[in-house]
Amino acid sequence: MDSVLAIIGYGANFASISLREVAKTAGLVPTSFYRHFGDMEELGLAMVDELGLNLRRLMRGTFDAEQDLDELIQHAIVAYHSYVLDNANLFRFMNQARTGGTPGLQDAIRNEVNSVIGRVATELSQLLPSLKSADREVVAGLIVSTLLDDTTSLLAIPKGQEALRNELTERTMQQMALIVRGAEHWSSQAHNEKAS
Amino acid sequence: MDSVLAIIGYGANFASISLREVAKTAGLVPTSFYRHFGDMEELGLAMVDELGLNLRRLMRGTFDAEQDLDELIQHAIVAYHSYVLDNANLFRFMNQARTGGTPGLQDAIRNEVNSVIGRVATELSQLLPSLKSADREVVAGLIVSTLLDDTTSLLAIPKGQEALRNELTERTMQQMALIVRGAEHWSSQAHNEKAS
DNA sequence: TGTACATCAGTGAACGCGCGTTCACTGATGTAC
DNA sequence: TGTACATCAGTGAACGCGCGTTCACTGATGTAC
Repeated sequence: MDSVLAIIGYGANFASISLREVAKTAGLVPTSFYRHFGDMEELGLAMVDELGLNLRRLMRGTFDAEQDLDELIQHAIVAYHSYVLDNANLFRFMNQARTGGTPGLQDAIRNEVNSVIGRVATELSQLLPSLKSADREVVAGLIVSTLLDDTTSLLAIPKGQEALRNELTERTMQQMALIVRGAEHWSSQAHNEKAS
Repeated sequence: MDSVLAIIGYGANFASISLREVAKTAGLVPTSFYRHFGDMEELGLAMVDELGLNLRRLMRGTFDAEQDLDELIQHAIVAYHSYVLDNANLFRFMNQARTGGTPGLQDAIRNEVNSVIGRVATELSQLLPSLKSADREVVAGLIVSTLLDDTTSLLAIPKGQEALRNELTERTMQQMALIVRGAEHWSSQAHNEKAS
């Protein structure tokens, strides 16, 4: 798995990485690959599991400290950014496989993302008690999709461009603040009137 | 180019489609490929150009009709969804190449997306005059990233699942309404106080 | 109207290479008695 | 404590295949005079 991440870091796409390449990078003969995984998709699924563990650990740390909403957002974004940069290739893999993996891989990643959305929705009931429970999933989805796009932008910034990174952090914080402000002043009821 | 889209439609990832595969699907001998493109990346760049044309045409149609903001959002989302479904493989290509293409391809797509954001920001000055001009890009970025995530979800829905599609449309409309509400009640100034 | 020439998409054979997968084998480590 | 056996990660040779790219060639279409 570390070999795959190294190859991705070199610019490759998981979908076009060969079994032999992985084995060679791991210092093994190609045949040995089969001792660990049946094929490349199985390897990918193992990496998604790894990603899921990382995300859960990260969220535990984020929501643990009690603090007010604005502080939480700022700390969470800073923590998330440094986490993404520390595990850049794992997040590159997530981005690639989410849109370009085999159906099984895309599904596995969608499940992980949905589990994050669910967790965020749960926390929202504490953080924004005014929000109707049916609306929490909508807001949580918006938050997570914004973070995912943020992740893509962050990974696209060339190394050493500190200024661009700080700009991105600032923009993401503003977008989160906007979402929170929107969530306070919005209810799906207003829009659903036509349907009901 | 049509051949590439057909192959992507069959489940493949652009990054792992071979030159020979494209030629065969187009009914040509592999050598003939070089009469049209120098390599696969050049083909990909031509497809990004095509995508850009499509997006500009779509936006022209969307912003042309004068209508109030809520109506515009509803019509735009419905129009966008049917457009994505009509050109599903082109949008799949966009999603794949945005995260997993060669650096040149990723760059080209980022440019197209930024141009869409710029256009949306311009329109916002008419639609939400209360919004400070410096904040328009932030809001436009949020709108576009939400639409991109929406696109990914839409393309992941299996054919014939009308109910799921309608659910997604409804959710996206709610998220857009929330963003508009947030944009009305938010200014980056509030957040920037600490920085200034 | 007729002839000579340029352009250009497509052809077919050939190349060396990396690919996924098979097979029988090795050698270290752990377990049963 | 010593012996026999099972487990399991890694090896090395071999296979047929699709890959990108090269080359010299064909044949239709357009243009100059």
